[in-house]
Amino acid sequence: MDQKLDTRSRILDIAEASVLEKGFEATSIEEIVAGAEISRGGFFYHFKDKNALARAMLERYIEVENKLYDDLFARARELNDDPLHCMLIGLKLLAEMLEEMPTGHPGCVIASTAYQDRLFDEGVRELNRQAILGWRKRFRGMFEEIAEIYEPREAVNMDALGDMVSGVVEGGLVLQRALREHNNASEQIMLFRTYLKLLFAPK
Amino acid sequence: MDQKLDTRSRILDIAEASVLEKGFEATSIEEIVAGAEISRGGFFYHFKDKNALARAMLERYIEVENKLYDDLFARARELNDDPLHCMLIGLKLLAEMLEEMPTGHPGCVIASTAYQDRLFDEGVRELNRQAILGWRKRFRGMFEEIAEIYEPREAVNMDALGDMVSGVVEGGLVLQRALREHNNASEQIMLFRTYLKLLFAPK
DNA sequence: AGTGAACTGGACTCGTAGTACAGTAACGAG
DNA sequence: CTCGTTACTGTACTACGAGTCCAGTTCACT
Repeated sequence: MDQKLDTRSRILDIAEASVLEKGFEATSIEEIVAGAEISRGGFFYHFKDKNALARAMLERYIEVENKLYDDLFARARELNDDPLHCMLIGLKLLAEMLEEMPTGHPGCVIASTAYQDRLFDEGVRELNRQAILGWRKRFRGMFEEIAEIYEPREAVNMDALGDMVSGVVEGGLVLQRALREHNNASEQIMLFRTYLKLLFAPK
Repeated sequence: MDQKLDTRSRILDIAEASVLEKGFEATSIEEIVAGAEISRGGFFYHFKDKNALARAMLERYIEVENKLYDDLFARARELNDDPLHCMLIGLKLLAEMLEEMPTGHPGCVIASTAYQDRLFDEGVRELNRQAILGWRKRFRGMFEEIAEIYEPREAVNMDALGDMVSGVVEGGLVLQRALREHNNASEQIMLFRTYLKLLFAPK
């Protein structure tokens, strides 16, 4: 093993970097094995095919992303115990984090696979689906907690509001990629934050 | 010519349908020529390569999309001359339209190319960029018009607010694709509509 | 009758995914 | 010390899609 520290992880690291930069299809196995300094045979020893690689990448990414949200909102909760203010602080932290990320926020991975789903098998698609449903549940829970204290100024579908967090991030990342600007995603999150301030404003 | 009604357009129709369903990369030239009942040589007579096809598709799509927004908000203006209400009506019409669309709203095309941009040349990427900048300008103009009458409850960046229309649509379509639900995009637009109602609410 | 646009069809190159399998180095269990 | 397993290397092969080249054909229009 030595400094090779688990070849499988090294493959995933290199693949993820390349996929975030260029997309899944544009990332060749040739390129991955060159980067990881292994043979093609070695790659296929760890991953049956590119689909298995995609699945493993998604699994790892979703875990990281969930942990990131856990930490972010735990930190926000430390700063303010009120659920609304906790959410507002968490979103600000998220926006700042996105701004500091050089090029590719992993969020891309979800949208990226969503738009190339015919390239993937059912396992990958289902993983993608469950990740988004998980975020829906997470944020819906937080919004419901807020709504118990601050009555919403307008009736909103709480599932849809939960989805809006993911949607605004994904949409912002699409804009950012297409426009080649660098802070669209964080700006979109800040606008969404303003939305929440208006929606849950005390009367 | 006869019923063949311009081979080039037929290629674009078939390619667009396939790309919306499966993504650009998953759409083979083989499949396009089979659908259009032409030879491979015929395809390359019209399009130098897949990039040229992508560019032509994007050009056509952007034109259609712009016309769609023109018509939609012209219709909304007929129904109510006030810029805020015109916007609210327009968004409702847009949400309804998205719900009625079977599987693939063309909006996909923008996000799709954004996430596979290494597959495309600079011309395609620039086209994509200009389209989004065009929508930014369109909606920013409308929001400024609204803001002149209804002072915003919170200060917002008008460029970002303009982008949010595209972002919410694109983000909603990503969710819709990944979740395999059918009304996420329209729900997200309706939430955004609520945002505008709160933001520009008379005091 | 002649020209050019819009093709057909076939042969070829190249890059990438994926298969198959034989061989090997390292290591822990018996 | 050997045996088996894990983690590979390396080579050779198939299949497929993109893209090139080009010679020949059909048809409309001048």
